[in-house]
Amino acid sequence: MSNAFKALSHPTRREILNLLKSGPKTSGDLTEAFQVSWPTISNHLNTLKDASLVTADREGTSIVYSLNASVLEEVALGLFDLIGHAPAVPKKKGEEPS
Amino acid sequence: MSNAFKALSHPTRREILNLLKSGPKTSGDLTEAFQVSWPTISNHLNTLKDASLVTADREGTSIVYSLNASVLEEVALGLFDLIGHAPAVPKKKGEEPS
DNA sequence: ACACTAATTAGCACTTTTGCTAATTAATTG
DNA sequence: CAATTAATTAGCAAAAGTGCTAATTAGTGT
Repeated sequence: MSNAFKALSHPTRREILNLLKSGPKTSGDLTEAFQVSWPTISNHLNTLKDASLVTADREGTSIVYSLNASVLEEVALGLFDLIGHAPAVPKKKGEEPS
Repeated sequence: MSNAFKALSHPTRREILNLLKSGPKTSGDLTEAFQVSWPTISNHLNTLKDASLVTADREGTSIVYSLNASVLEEVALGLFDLIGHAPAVPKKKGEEPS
């Protein structure tokens, strides 16, 4: 669903996605990276989950959150569709143009 | 600026961008496509302009709004960066994969 | 069953966003 | 310069979003 954009509209949520890029994490792990309370992070994670941008899996006593790459890709492709063309085909990492 | 995401978070604003895809339009033109008042559209256009997603140019008695492709591309690339890879490299137009 | 750890849900205050009507600005034309 | 057309800005009410503390759920081990 396209409330993915709404989910992406908050800096903290984008940063959460960025942190999940390096691997799945619990809400406790993530809370340490921010200056807000645990319930607030939990709430953001819920928003991200509703937008299918992350998945949640219980693992024993913890709940582990992971990035849902396919939906992010979908959203990004939607933006490219908006401008009617594919991106300038990046290579591998950070090769910035002169 | 990354409040582009905030600007993209409203359905009407995304639809405005979609309409601008087929060419520049005035706020009057755009208002006809929606069930909201002209000032409301004007307000949305202002949000899009603040986020640099559109440009506004006065043309005589009218003000013409156009898509700012480069910023949209930037945002889309940012999303791809989040998932760590480039898109599946589309060709030219609508060649959907089998 | 009880305690402990991990995390969510509930309820509330505060801020931001949205969309309306009314008023205003700006360019054009008689 | 008054009238007309195009559009914005102002001001307000209603709705949604944010983030807190307190309370609750859920698993694990004793």
